[in-house]
Amino acid sequence: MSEPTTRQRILDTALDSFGTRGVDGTSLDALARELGLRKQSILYHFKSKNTLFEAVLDEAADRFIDELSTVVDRGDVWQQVEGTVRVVFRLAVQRPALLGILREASRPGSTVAVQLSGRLGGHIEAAQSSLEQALDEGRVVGENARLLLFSLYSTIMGVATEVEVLRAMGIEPSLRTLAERRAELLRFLRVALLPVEAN
Amino acid sequence: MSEPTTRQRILDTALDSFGTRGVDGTSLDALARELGLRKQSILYHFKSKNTLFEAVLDEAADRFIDELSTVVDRGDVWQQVEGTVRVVFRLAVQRPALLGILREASRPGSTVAVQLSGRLGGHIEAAQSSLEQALDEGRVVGENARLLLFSLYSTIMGVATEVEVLRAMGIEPSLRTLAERRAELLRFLRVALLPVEAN
DNA sequence: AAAGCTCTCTACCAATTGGTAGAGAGCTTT
DNA sequence: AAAGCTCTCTACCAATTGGTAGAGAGCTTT
Repeated sequence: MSEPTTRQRILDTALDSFGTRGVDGTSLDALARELGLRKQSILYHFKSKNTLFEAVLDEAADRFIDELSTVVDRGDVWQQVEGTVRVVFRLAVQRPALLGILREASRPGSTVAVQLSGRLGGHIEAAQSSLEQALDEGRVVGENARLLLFSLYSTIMGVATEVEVLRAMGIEPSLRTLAERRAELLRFLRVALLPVEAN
Repeated sequence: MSEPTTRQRILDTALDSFGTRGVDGTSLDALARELGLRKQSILYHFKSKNTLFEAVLDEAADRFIDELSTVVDRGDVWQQVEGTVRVVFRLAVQRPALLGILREASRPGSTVAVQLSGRLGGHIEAAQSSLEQALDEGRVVGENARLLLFSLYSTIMGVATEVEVLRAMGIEPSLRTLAERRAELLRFLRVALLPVEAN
C-alpha cells in the first residue's frame, strides 16, 4: 500500500469538497488547510482553480466509469438498469461527493459539462444502443431510446441525490429509508420499462 | 399598471440571478448594478444577503404554488400529473430561474430546504393524499404514495432542467426537442403509473 | 561535488466580498 | 414650518479571494 502522491491527494480532497460544498463554496485556502499544505503548493500542481476543477471532473468521470464497469456488460437491459441503480445508491452512501460533482457539472449554463461528455460519451452511446436493441425486440417498452435513457438518468439520479427534497417531504434520510427508496424506485422503473407479460 | 416597488424589483432580479448563477455566484454589487442601484440600497431593504435569499425562496415558493394552482384541483390523478408536467415545462422556457432556485435550495447539505418545505408542505400533503386514494382505488399502480410522489418529482424536475446532461447526450435543447422530451416523459409516466387496462 | 530538477514554502498583491456608519434629499405628518 | 420618516447615496472597512514571484530544501543526475 504505497501512499498516494500529493497530486492525487489534492484531486481526492478537491473532489470531496467540490462535490459537497460546490466549487464556488470551496476556496483554495480551505482546501489547502484540509490537506495540510499551503495553497501555493496546490497551484504548483494545478495552475489555476479551474484547471483543478477540470482535472477533478476527469477523475470523477473515471471513477464513475469504473464503478459502472461491472454493470455494462450484462446481457439483459433490466439487469443493467438494476445494477446501475444499486451502484448509484451505494455511491450515495459511500461517496456522495462523486454524485455531487456530476450535479455540480451539470448545472444549467455550466461550461464544463462538455468535458464530462467527452469521457462518458462512449458509455452513453453503448447504453443507448443496448436500449435501442431492446426496444426493437420488444423487451423494453418505449419509443425513443435516447429520450428514454434521459428519463432513466433523471429518475435514478434524482431519487438517489435529492435528499433535501426528501427531508422536506418528512422522510429523514437513513440507511433504512434509503433501501426503501431503492426498492420503490426499482419497482417504478420495472413497471415503466418492462412489457406487461414480464411483470 | 403601477410600477413595482424597489423591494419587489430586488426580489425579482435576485430570483433570476440566484436561480441561474447560484447564490454564491451572485454578488450584491453585481445584483445592484443590474438594478441600477448601490448595494447599500439592497441592504436597506434586506438586512443581509442571506435574508434576501430567504425572501427570494419564499417568493419562489409562492410563484410556484401559484403556477400549480390550476392543476391541483383536477379530480383525476393522471390529469394532475399531466398538468404538472406542462406547467414545469412551460416554466423551463419562460422562467428557468424559478426551477433553478428549487435546485439551488435542494442542494445536499442546504440549510434552507426546510424553509421551502414550510411553504410547500401543505401542497405536498395534498398531492400525497390524492395519490394515496388513487392507489387504494387501483387507479394508479404502486405501493408507497410518498415514495411514488418523490419518484415523480425527481423524474419531472430532472427531465425538465437537466439540459446540460441532454447536451452531453447530443440533444441540443430547443423548443422542438423540449416538446419531444415532454411527450416522451408523459408516455413514460403514463406507463409507470396507470394500470394496464387504462393504456 | 556541481548542476539541475522537484516541490513546498514565505511574502506579497490587487480585486472582490458582505457589511457598517452616517449624510442628505424628499416626502408626510404634526 | 418644524419634525420625523423613507430611502438612496458616499465613504469606508476587514476579511477573503485566486494568483504571482521567488527563495530554499532535498533529491537525482552529470
